[in-house]
Amino acid sequence: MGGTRREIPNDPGRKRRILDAALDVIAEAGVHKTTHRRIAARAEVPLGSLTYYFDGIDDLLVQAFARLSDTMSVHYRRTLESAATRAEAEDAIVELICGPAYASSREMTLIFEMYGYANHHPQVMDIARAWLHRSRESLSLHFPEHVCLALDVLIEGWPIHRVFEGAPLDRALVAATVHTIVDHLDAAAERPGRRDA
Amino acid sequence: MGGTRREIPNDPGRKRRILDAALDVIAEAGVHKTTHRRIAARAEVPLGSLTYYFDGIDDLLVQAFARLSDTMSVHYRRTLESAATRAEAEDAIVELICGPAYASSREMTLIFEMYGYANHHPQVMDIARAWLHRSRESLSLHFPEHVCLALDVLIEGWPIHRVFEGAPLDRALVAATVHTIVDHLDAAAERPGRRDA
DNA sequence: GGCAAGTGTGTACGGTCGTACAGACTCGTG
DNA sequence: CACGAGTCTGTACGACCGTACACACTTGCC
Repeated sequence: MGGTRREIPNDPGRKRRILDAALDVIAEAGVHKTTHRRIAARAEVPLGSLTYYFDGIDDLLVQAFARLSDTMSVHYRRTLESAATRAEAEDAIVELICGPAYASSREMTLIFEMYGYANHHPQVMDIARAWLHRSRESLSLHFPEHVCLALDVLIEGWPIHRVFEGAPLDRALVAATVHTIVDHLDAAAERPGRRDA
Repeated sequence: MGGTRREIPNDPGRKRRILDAALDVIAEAGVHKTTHRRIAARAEVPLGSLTYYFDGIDDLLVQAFARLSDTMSVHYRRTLESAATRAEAEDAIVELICGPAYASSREMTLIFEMYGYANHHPQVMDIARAWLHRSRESLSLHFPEHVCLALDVLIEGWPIHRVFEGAPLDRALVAATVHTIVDHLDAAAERPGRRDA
């Protein structure tokens, strides 16, 4: 329909496959060794495809990180949405921190790469910012704003230890910390500035 | 003295200056754009110097990150050592999280780059591991082990938000969170596993 | 001064990178 | 079927990279 003929791609899923391949390469070799040729080989597409679908390597990286951010946000959101009570929400958070779903070795590596790259690329900075913002939104389904902030810090920070310690996290300690913040930070904030010396 | 003649470098501070220049380049351009030539230009030394002092670019990066880790560890340690009481230690932690000293934009960028690079390079992984370990040791001057772990997570995680939000942190909230963990996590851990459903 | 051993460097080479682009291919339309 | 707009790709080029290395320089010892 319409007057002139339009885009009839031979391989509609191609672009997405290239993005996934890019994330694979980034996870395995790091941004500093991510090249057109490596991505093309991994995605099993010709080199020319990459310059056809993307305006250079920066554009490709930006879209790859955007895809990563979306995927993670959805998982994050779903995990928190599936919790009905506050106690379940706490369990969900512990799962996000310790469990292999989010914060798997691959995801953590990619997040580090994204954070690192973001500091040198405004568009990726925006993507990272949006990712943090959406995380907090998901948390706010269950907790007041300041508690969300503190919990989000735990969710960002604790997996870092997991990556570098190499050992699985102490679930009981994570759970206790989450619970402590949920229970007492809430109360403490109602009397702002108060601190028993 | 001794039999044969020995190393008499013309410029003893050269190696350190190269390392500092490398960190500057990494902070400004990221590891993925850090090259021998850029570092040499920044340090104002000839290109050949870099291959003379270092066994390739990887070796240079490893030593640069080692230097970064040392510098930060010392600062971290001194900050915690200068606290006499627990309350002062809490303030010191808030300062580490919010203050511009540690967690300045430059330092955070470098840390991100280090974490990212560590995932693809065992030697840097060891350096990062050691850095986290020493952080926790410094914290243990004032707090029991499990509290140190939770506090360290805050110190790692909160500056991330600072970088991406762009705005300064809510000091009162940071202080309240630190205080909450110090006060209540300690007590909670004495009854391990306990959680009021 | 002559010598040898170690310090430091300018240049050049092979390799890889990002990207441009001529042209092969596909397919709706007239 | 002819055609042309649009989709895709193999190849090639200039730029830049890491690194090697021949060579100049410095300095203690005779």
